[in-house]
Amino acid sequence: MKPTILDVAKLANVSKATVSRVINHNPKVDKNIRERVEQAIEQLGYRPSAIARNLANNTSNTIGLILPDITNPYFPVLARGIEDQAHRSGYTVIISNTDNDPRLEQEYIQMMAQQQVGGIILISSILEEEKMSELQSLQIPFVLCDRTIENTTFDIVTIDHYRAAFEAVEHLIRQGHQHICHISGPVKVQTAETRKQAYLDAMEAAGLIPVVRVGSFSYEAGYSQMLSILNEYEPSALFAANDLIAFGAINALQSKGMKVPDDVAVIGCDDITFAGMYKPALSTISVPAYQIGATSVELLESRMKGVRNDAKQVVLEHSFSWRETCIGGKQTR
Amino acid sequence: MKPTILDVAKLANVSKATVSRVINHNPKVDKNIRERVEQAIEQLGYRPSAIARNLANNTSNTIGLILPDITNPYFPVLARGIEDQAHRSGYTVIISNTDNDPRLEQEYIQMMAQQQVGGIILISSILEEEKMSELQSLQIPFVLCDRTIENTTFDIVTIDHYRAAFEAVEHLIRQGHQHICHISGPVKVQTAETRKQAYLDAMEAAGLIPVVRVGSFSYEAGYSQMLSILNEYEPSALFAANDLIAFGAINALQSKGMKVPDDVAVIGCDDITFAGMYKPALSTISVPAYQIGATSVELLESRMKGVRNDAKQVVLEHSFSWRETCIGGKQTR
DNA sequence: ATGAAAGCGCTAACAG
DNA sequence: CTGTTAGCGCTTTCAT
Repeated sequence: MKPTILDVAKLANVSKATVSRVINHNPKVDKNIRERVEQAIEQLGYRPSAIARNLANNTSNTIGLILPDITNPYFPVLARGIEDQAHRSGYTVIISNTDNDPRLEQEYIQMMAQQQVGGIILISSILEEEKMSELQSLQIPFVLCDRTIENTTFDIVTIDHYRAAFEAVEHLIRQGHQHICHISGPVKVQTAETRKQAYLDAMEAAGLIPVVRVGSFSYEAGYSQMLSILNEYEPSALFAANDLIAFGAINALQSKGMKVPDDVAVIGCDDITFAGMYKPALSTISVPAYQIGATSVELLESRMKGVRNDAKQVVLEHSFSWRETCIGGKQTR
Repeated sequence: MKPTILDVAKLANVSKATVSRVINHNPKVDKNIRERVEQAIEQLGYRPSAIARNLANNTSNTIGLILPDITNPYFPVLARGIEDQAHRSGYTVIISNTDNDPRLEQEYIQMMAQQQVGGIILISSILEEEKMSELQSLQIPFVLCDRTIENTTFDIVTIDHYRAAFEAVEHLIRQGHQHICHISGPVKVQTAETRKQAYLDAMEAAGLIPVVRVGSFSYEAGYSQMLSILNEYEPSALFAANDLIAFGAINALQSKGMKVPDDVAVIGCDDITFAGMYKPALSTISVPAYQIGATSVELLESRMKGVRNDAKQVVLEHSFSWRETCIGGKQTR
């Protein structure tokens, strides 16, 4: 049997209460007694049970992370940011993958909320407005990652996806490109929609005709959608909704004998680790994923501790990593 | 306040015990009463507290996953296998990254073991024999991933890293390569050591002279170690301890004007998603990471439920993905 | 400064 | 079949 607080109390010849005080660094414990207790703890190899503790306090030291798919290279970095910051603050994090399935997402939220976590970081791209109020009723701190909502009482950490995408397209236009196409992500996923809209707006502002394909955030989708585009269009540039799509598209282009960036320039989005390793190295919108994760935990923490009640929306700065697939821009890396 | 079991009991006009029975699908509850209770639960939106439950049962429905770094592309797939299987069985998983730091690893094991998890899946590459017995004393189910030990009472899920690596080098030799070099991972990390040893053995068996560099499991290490090799050696092939290293090395080779595979053939290890996207597409040892993860959970589960007590060691089959960086082999993908 | 006792939400004998 | 009664391990008044 693992030693309990009672074992320690007995060994140190004090009450459970005193041991509890020592554990919690309560200052009003006699120095001698404190030492005695600490020795007993040491000797027994005692560790307080987080479970009992949480029950007694009606709190939880674990935070839940719900994301689409840890296997998508954008998320591990974000998750790492979350975990590092969480551990630094003494929290433990539990993860669930939704595969962008709203049903699963709801299920996990319920599971986590009602069962064990003190707060939830939600990377949902598909949450509808109506679901939002349901979340509210859960009475549990939430931080939304990578999602923008107006007039919300939720905490949000994100970047300005619209502006970033707009700037990327603008850059292409400034380079003299007239035939810029776009491969988007899944319908209904907010970041995908936002980037697409930014693309459309930027094109319209320049009086250019947009060409869009919709797919999923994957290499395969990039590959097949690019082929589809090439069937009826001769692009000089591509803005891809994420890096994976960009890789697939580049492969498709090359398989048709076209050169990147000579024939077609490409800009991706996310700046996953591979962007710099790829050949040609990918120009892309650089999203501070780690930072987003770490910041999310900070917000969540202050909510969990009840230090703050007003909704806080943090918009972090994006940047650009100009590499080989697209000429120009300031070299940032 | 969240409703408790007592609220439900009152509303349904029964005792807590009965509600508890309903929750736990205890068959001996009158049908009518059961319905009344279920209605009350529904009406109140009641959800049992996992914390209280765990405390009462002295069990835990969460399993801990300790791995080097979720940011290393080999691990997300493994983690996904674990999470999927865990959720299927009603478990929740908490993750910690050790960055291969033995001190951190110990710390996390202690934290998890003493605090809240019912079992631990450990992807440790650095565990020393002496630490092993410490783990035993924790009295908590363990599954070791990706690590082989003789005569152990731990459950283990892995592939035959030695044989896989040996076969890879053999393949190169059979292709006629005489100057095969190897870039290994961090010292003391078991998989790195194993692959290196297999390389050395295969080379010796063929009467060839080995050339080894040691670094870390990263792109950067692959790049710089390859340059280092090129300074004093003219390889015709490289066996890299993982795919990331392979990518870095290929980049280094190309930066020196050498062609892959024409001048230098390359085989990596892991078969991360990106291996097939890379250009040239990487030939590599294909490790069934997802499967390893899922299997680990199965083993852990049977231990946690006490269905089994004998140490079980599962060695899954590896395969090879022959792609562009290395000629020959059967095309598997 | 320390101890006694109640209670966090649930489960598990034990009666009835 | 259902209710009563103890705890699970810890925290937290409230006395002392």
